[in-house]
Amino acid sequence: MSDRKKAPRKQIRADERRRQLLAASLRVMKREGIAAATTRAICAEAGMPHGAFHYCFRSKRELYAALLASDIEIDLDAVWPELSPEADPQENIRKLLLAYWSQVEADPEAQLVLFDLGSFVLRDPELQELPGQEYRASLDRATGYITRLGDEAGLTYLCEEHTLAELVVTTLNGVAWSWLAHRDSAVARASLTQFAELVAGLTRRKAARPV
Amino acid sequence: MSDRKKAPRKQIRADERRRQLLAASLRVMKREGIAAATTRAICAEAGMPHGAFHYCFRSKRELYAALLASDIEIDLDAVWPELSPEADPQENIRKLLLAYWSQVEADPEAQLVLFDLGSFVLRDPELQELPGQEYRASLDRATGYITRLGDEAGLTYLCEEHTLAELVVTTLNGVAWSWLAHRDSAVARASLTQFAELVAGLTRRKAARPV
DNA sequence: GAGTGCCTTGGTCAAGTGGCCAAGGCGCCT
DNA sequence: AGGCGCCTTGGCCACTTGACCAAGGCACTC
Repeated sequence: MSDRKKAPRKQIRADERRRQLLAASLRVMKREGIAAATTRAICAEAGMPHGAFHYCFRSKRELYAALLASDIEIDLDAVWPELSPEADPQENIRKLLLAYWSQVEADPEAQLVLFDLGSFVLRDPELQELPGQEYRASLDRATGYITRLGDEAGLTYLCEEHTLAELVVTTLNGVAWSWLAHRDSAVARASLTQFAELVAGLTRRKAARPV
Repeated sequence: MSDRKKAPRKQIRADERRRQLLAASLRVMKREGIAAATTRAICAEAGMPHGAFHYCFRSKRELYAALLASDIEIDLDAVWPELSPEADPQENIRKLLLAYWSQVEADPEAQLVLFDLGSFVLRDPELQELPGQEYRASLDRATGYITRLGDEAGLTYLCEEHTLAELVVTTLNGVAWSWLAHRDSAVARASLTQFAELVAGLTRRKAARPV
């Protein structure tokens, strides 16, 4: 609304603080868990006085909601060039999964916070639907990736892309959870490789290329 | 030690109370989440005065540990008679997975508590290894099931049973987590069915039966 | 330069939290 | 019967938590 005025610095300040508090809370949660992310700890992390919190957020629950809404996407853009229709389908799928995985592995605490936050929010009547929305979002993203994989690697699928996406999202979450428990990267990667093999069984190459 | 005396009622009382408190804490956690399971809430649920808590447990952390140690097994005994070597391998696998799943679905809060508790405990330096142990335990159980499935349904596996077990445990956890988010049983069952098809691709029938 | 409205702050509050303890009670053994 | 030792209890403590608020300050507009 009032953004149309010349220099909305004031408003920006408030939004900026919200952003800072969100980032700070994420940092605290990654480091010490969701339970340690008290309003005070968050403000301290952000270098603000305690009073600032309830000026930016009506309540702590509002922060939780904002935090889950600004979900952490994982970016796979870098991996596409590595895929090619000549390669083994399983190899292409594996590359894609492991590209995702290396990002998970690089920031384990982020995953932990996601589980933490998810299971916490599932208990709150007003925020219950958020994980569902987040799930649907990652499902859409996964479906997109699967379609693109079909193009880039020259594959068709023997089942609905949607079904496949569900299985992939689910499996990736499962592997992440297991890995958080055992912390054995080799095991996680082996599971993903095995899964890639299984998924490859659901694919066929598109029309044979004339050589 | 003194259990060898005639009637160890006293000691039993103490252990009994521990058991009661554990059960009560699980009930509270299922109903209202781990955060709501305060020492007082637990004692109230168990119908005990607050002081009883710290007589039975040195600290709250000790209760967490005991709770995760007494992990909730899922019993699949009922399903074995339904499997047969004549049936389609995929059908047998599917039956087994769905038998597990129906138990998960019957008690969603238990799963939620498991995630809750797991991600909480992963943050505690002294309890960190517990989820890993729990994971290994369910892995062993799964491996046992897979071996038995091989026998009962007359299957051999194209990959190591261990690897397969990892994938199964991981996938089941993943499906549970996804389902907790979206709460669509049909989707969960579809994922499991799809997964069963994939796993079936990794199996072969044992020596052909003479008909 | 005064005024207006957003921003900023430290202090305060009531409600809870985990943990502790001293007093008492009950049952068992001698 | 008497005494000993394990239970049991309610109350207490220091501390933390989320939330609120009144006082002040800054920047921008007229």
